[in-house]
Amino acid sequence: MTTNGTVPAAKPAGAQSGTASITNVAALANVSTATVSRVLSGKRAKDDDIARRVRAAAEELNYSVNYAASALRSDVTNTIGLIIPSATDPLSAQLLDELEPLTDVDSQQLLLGIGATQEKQEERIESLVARNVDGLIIVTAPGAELAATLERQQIPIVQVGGRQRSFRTSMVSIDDNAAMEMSVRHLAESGVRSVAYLANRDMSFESAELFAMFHTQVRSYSLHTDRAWNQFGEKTVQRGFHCAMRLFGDALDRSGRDDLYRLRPEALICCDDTVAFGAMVALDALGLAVPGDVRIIGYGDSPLALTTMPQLTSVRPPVRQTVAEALRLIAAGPASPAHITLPPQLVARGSTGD
Amino acid sequence: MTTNGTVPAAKPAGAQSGTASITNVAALANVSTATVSRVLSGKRAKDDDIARRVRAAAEELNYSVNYAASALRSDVTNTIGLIIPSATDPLSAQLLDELEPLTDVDSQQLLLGIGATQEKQEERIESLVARNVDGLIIVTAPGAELAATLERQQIPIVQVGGRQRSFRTSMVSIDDNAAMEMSVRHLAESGVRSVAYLANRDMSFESAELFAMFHTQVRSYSLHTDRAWNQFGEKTVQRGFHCAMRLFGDALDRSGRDDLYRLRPEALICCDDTVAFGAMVALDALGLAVPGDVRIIGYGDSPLALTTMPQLTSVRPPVRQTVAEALRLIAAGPASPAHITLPPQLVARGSTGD
DNA sequence: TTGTAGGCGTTATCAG
DNA sequence: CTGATAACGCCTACAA
Repeated sequence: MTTNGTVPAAKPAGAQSGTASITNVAALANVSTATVSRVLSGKRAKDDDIARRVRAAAEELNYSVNYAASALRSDVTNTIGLIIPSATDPLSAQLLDELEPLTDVDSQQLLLGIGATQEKQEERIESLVARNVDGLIIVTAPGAELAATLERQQIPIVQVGGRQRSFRTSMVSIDDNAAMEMSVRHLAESGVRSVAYLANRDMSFESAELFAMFHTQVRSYSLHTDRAWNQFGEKTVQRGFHCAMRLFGDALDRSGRDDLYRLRPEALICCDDTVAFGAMVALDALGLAVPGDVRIIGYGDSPLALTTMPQLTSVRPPVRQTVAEALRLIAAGPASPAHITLPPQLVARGSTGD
Repeated sequence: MTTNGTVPAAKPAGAQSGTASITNVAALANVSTATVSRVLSGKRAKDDDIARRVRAAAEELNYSVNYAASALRSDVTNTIGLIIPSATDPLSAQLLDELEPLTDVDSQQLLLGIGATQEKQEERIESLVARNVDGLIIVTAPGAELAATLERQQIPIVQVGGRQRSFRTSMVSIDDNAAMEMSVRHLAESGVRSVAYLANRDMSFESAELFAMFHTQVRSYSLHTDRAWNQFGEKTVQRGFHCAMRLFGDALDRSGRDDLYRLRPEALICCDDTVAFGAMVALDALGLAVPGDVRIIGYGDSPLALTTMPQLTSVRPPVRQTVAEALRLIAAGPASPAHITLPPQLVARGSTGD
């Protein structure tokens, strides 16, 4: 036996406190370092006296594994990389808030990379891969095309949102076409005859596709719309205000006409809650009632949606499920990529009826 | 010489590609691993043929250091931990967006922890310290008291915002008292006679202090205010709307009185741009003009401030300087803590004049 | 300035 | 199941 028969209160060798290593724990528990490693990492079936002794010793010495050493030996770093275009992007922020607690229960850590352009995102991918992250979640920047960079990597990668262009990596996306279908149907069922769409201009193919989907759905529900009503633009309050002013600014003059619904929309679908909010402010200023004169649907189900009067009907992205699926796909490893599409949820509130 | 006279195209030993190690580079450059380490880490003065050969070899093999091994040997992980209450907190998000590019140029990585309560924040601190981060930046959650936890750590820690309660750690804070002074002075100089303050209720000592500071400044500029006008509340659009409705709801009845400025404030200072925005919407609905009847100042200089009409005067927190100082203090090490207070900037726009 | 050699803390391997 | 041992890749004290 190399360990002494008595069990001395083994002190850490290092000068600074708080640096107990596996050797100290092993000495205190009177077992080998290998056993300590096995017990603490759960690779040992029995929960006998030895296991208890090891845990007690680790506890007493306030031991925690050295992740660097562990990573060096086992090629597992217990880290997950997340790349987002910007922390001020609402969806990215929501994902962060949902993701962090989940990684924590796995005693994993989140390495963050921010890149708003394709080039920056590629840089961040390279640098996180160089850190040996166990997996990578990427919220693609609008218009970024990362397929080539992603294909090259050996680790599980999950792309969130954006368009799938690689069959070697996984993707979890939000079914915005379904959201559009829900929105138009919801409006049609509430008796609306015409509708306008304030779309998002972010240069992406998805936006264009969604714009087409809007028209498809409008036709399928026999609603009216007008080329001049539907425009691409920013996701800002101001933009919503201006658009509503343009659409309804001279509406009062024409009241009484029975084809009024063809002159101005009876409902607005907005690409973002902020746009919807701006539109509601404008309508209020014009003396038009929501939902009486105009019904409104936003997107994102941001906190803003609860603060308008009436409260805003909005499309809620499935953030929690997205995060859960992403982590599941990473745990599954790089060999089993999958493409998952999750439906959002239409949260009906006062702005589309009562 | 142990290396062969010829220079073979040394291949990585591992089966998978992309795993070249320092040994491979050394072999290809025909030098020792020690020299490679010194050249690539910049601990070697000359830039001679050897240095070039090493760099060329590293390039050719697509070599990048194994951070785990490097950390194990040298106790430097090239990682910085950041703890924030929530990614949806505007200040935290702005800090993230500013911080990430700066850590990147240092080839450092950001480890993120999210915790909205004192308990969660302490958990995250422990877990990031266990990861051997080189430094820790903490955006304190409202009301959290981390002094005891922070004192215990051996690494450089910078607290952002909040109240300093430890002389062993650094702090970078925003001088909100100065912001209040600027705001009141700005209003006084524009001829306002009375002012109300829509304060933030977050249970923190700072909010209470700021509330007192408001009254101090109001007195010092001989302005009028009223106990009933100034209340604590949420940072939401709705709250601003309600407060303004309450303050100005029956204002029209009293117009014409020459002591009107004592019955309702001629200016509003808001704890947040969203509150200011809500107030502007309410004022618009009430037929009161901004800045003609009421002048308004927000806080945060969020994108929202540019989308109101007129644009919103707001206090801009010194995010960039905060991040720069935090990184500087971390680089300086744990032995030289400092307390730094940075002044915000009052961005004057239409809501307080022209 | 360069190379040699040892060790950082952990886990995988292998023999008992 | 346990313990002894080697190896992960890198950095650095030391010797040349």
